[in-house]
Amino acid sequence: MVQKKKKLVAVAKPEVATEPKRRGRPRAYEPDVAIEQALALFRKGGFAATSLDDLSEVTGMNRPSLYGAFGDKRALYLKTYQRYRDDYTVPMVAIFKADIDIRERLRRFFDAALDIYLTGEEPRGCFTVMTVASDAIADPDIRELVYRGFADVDDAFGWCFRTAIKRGEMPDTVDVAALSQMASATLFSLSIRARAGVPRTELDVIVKGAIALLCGPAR
Amino acid sequence: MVQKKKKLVAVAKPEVATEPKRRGRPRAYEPDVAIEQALALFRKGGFAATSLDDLSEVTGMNRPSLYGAFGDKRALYLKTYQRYRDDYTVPMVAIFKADIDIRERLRRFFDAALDIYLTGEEPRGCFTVMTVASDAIADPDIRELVYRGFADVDDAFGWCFRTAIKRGEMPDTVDVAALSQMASATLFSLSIRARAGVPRTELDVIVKGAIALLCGPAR
DNA sequence: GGAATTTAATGCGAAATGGTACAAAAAAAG
DNA sequence: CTTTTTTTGTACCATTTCGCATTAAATTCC
Repeated sequence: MVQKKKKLVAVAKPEVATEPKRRGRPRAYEPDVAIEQALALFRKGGFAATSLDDLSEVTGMNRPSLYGAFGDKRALYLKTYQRYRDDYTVPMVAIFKADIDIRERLRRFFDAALDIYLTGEEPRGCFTVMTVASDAIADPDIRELVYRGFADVDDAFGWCFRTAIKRGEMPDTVDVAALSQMASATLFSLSIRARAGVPRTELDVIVKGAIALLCGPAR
Repeated sequence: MVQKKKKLVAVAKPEVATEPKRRGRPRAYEPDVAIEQALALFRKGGFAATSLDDLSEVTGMNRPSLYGAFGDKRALYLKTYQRYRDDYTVPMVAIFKADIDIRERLRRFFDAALDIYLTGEEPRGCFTVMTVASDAIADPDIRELVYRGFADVDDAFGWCFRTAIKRGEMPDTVDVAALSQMASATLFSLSIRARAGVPRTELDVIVKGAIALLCGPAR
């Protein structure tokens, strides 16, 4: 079984001369970059269909190096999951903090989501949703992670609608929980449709209709 | 590599004495039952994580028999997909044909969906949604299948809302397309949350809120 | 009874998979 | 220069995976 040839892709950064030099042969990769590359792969094929050879190839790291740096395949998957949340989910939710009205908030949020879901050669959708489909049943830890992920999304939308009520953008008679859950449902739907090949133009129409429905008649 | 011991689970039916007897050793399985068993497995783990040994075990068929009866693993997967649509999706949509009002229609539909998604030891969610996650990117044929599947769901909801308008249950000013897409989004969301371990009580609450939002103020 | 037919059962091959052991390479430290 | 440390690179292991070939078993037909 032949290990793949090294590819200087996840290239190590120049040493910053503020700490004692680290002994030993220098790393030929940058862990952060490697995780990002692994994430890209896992987003495409999921856990089971992505092999260590695939990961080795995309990162330019040999398999022993992958193990040394990240642990086993599952551990690497969990790291990529956390990276996805840090790099994509958290910045998305931060969009809500802008001082704009509810419709613009939602519009920007869903736009950002679509940018993420549709970036790359293939539309990959939301990694959290894909993870539920592939690993939630077999792995209770992962199920717990995604369960939490979905609850966080509901909460973010909840905050958003409560803020809209406070700012007088929505009547205080609305059911915030129901709206939040429907907004999350819209997000999941965009993810799934994107991955199923629905074009951006149609997804934009869905966003528009959802915002109209969620926010009610313009005030 | 040891082939698993046979298990008389997918048992052949008694021959109906209306045609010439078929030569050869009798089958020890019933193809329809085997497909159903395979479906159950694929619903749990998806394509890549379900091996032929797994399928062999659950159906009681040796691997050559699986190949002989259904073709390769992917062909079997496609057959199980079709079976899911025939056995679950089509009967669900048939619920809409009952002569009841829109709210009751949606309530029964989502209830039926939850029954399907939550039946079994583990909540498996909707097979179409799970299939998008696992195989849509690598396999254009499967992507086309699920794309169509989602369009069909949108259409069924569309029919439902147009019927409600005709029967005076909803105003004719509503955006039917947006409502349909939101209703589909609700369905996908239920599937994903079910698989993530959200309990039925919470899912029922989501259904209730969704129906209220989709149907607007009671008329 | 033997031949023909169909299916089950067993074994195998080639490749893939996740993971590890060990030697070689590349650096710092003394 | 040697020793220590860290990483790369190669090879290997044990198992699994998918698919197939062949033999044995079970039936019908003549």
